[in-house]
Amino acid sequence: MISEKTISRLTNYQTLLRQQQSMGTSHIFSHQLADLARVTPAQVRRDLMVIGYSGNPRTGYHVGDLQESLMQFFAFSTGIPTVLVGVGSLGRALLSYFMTGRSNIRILAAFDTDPVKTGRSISGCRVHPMTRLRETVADLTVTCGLITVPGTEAQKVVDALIASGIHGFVNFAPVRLKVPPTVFVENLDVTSSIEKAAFFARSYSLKTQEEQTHE
Amino acid sequence: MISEKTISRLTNYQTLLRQQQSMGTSHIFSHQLADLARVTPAQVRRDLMVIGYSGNPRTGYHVGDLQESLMQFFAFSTGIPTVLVGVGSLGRALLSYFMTGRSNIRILAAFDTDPVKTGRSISGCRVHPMTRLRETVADLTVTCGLITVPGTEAQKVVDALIASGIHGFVNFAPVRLKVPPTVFVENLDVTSSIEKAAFFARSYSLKTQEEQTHE
DNA sequence: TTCACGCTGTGACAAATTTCACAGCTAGAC
DNA sequence: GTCTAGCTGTGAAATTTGTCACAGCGTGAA
Repeated sequence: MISEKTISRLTNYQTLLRQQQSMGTSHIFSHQLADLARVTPAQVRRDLMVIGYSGNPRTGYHVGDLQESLMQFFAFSTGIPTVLVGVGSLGRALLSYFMTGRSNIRILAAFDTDPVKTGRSISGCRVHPMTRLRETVADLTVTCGLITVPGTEAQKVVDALIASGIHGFVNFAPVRLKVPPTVFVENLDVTSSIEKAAFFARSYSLKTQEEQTHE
Repeated sequence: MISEKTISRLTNYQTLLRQQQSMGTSHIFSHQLADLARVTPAQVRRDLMVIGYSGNPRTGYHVGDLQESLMQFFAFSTGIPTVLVGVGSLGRALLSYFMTGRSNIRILAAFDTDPVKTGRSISGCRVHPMTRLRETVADLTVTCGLITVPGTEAQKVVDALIASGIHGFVNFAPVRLKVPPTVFVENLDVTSSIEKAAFFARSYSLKTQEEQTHE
C-alpha cells in the first residue's frame, strides 16, 4: 500500500516538472527536484521508486519521460472529473478558479439547495438543485466530490454522493465525515490550518525573541 | 518538540468541544471525543497529555475546563489576528467567510496590487494597496498571513511579510515557499488535494469492483 | 466505610516514514 | 579503451508517529 504523503509529494513533483518543462529544462537531478519541492534528495528518489521510473546516474531524470510516467501512474491524462456541492462564497471561488481551466480539474456540475442559485450557470458551470443530485451524477463519470456546504449539511451530502458511486472527496466543511473504508476523504479545514499556523508562528516568534535576548 | 499532527488534532478537539458544549454536554470520555474526531481513544489521551489537562477516571473530561486548558495552551483567547494578501476570488471568499466572524480568526487588513480593488472595503475589511503593506502591518500585531495571490507572486509577498515580522503563513498558492527556519508555512493546495482524493478514489473504486467480481 | 467497575495516564511496543550510506553504473575526458 | 566523478537505486538504520495494555485511581453503590 502506498502512503498518502507519498501521493501528495508525487502530485507536487508533477506540478513542478510541468513548470520546469515549460521553462525548457530537459533533464533534472534528484537534488534539483528536491530543492524545488523542499524535501531531501533521498526522499525524491524513494518516491520515484514507486512509479517505477528510472533515472540515469549521469544525466538524472528526463523531464518529459518522468512526467509521462507520472501521468500514467495517476491516469489523469484526460483530466479529473468532479462535481461541486454548495455554491456559497467558497464554492463560487472554486468554480471561478477551476472553470477557467488552467489545471486538469474539471467541474462537470454544481449543486445547491437554494432555488435562487439553481437553474443558471456560474463561471460557466451549470448549477442544479440538490434534489436532482443523484440522477445527474449517475449520468456523469465523476471521480471526486467537492464539499463546500455548511458543516451541518456535509454528512448528508457525502452520503448521497457515495450512494451515487463516488469514492473520493475533498471536504471543506469543518467536520469529520463518517464514510465506509472504500471511500477517501481529504479534509481541507481552513480554520484549523490557520490555527495551526498561528500556533507555530507564536512558538517560533517566542523562540526568536529569546535568542535575541541571549545575544 | 510537539508535532504538527498533534497540533492539528488538538485544534480539531477544540472545535468539537465547542460544539459539544453548545449542545449542553458537560463531561466527555476519551472514546467519545475519539469517535467525533475519527481517531482512537488512546490517541486522544496521548494528545491531551501535552496540554497537561487531566481527566477523571469516573467522569471523563470536563468539557468546559478542557476547553479552557486548550485555550490557554493555544493562547488564542482574544482571537487570531491575521492579514490577507490577494483579493481574488479565493481571497474574497475567505473574507466573506471570516469577516462574518463565527470563528476566532480576525482578518485585520487585506492587500492587493490592483488599484480597482484597493481603497475600499470588502465584507467589511479594508483593502490596502500592496505598496503600503509594510507600514500597515507594522501598526498591527499580526500572527498569521494568508497568501491568496497567484503562485508567481507568492514568494515576494511572504518575503515582505516576514520582513514585517510575521512568523506564520497559510499559503493557498500552488508553490512551495522558501522561508527561514523561524517561519512556519502551512500549504493548502486545493488542486493537489483534489488530485490526491482522485487517486485514492480510483484505487478504492477499482478495489471495490474487484471484490464484487470475486463474489 | 468498603467494594468494584471502568475510566485515565503512560511505559513499552509496533508501525510508518524518513534519512543514511554505499554499491553500481554511466557519460564524458583523455 | 580506460578512468573517474558524481549520480541513482536501495538495503539498513534512525526517527517519528500511533497503538497496546495495564497499573492506579475516583466515583457511585451498598
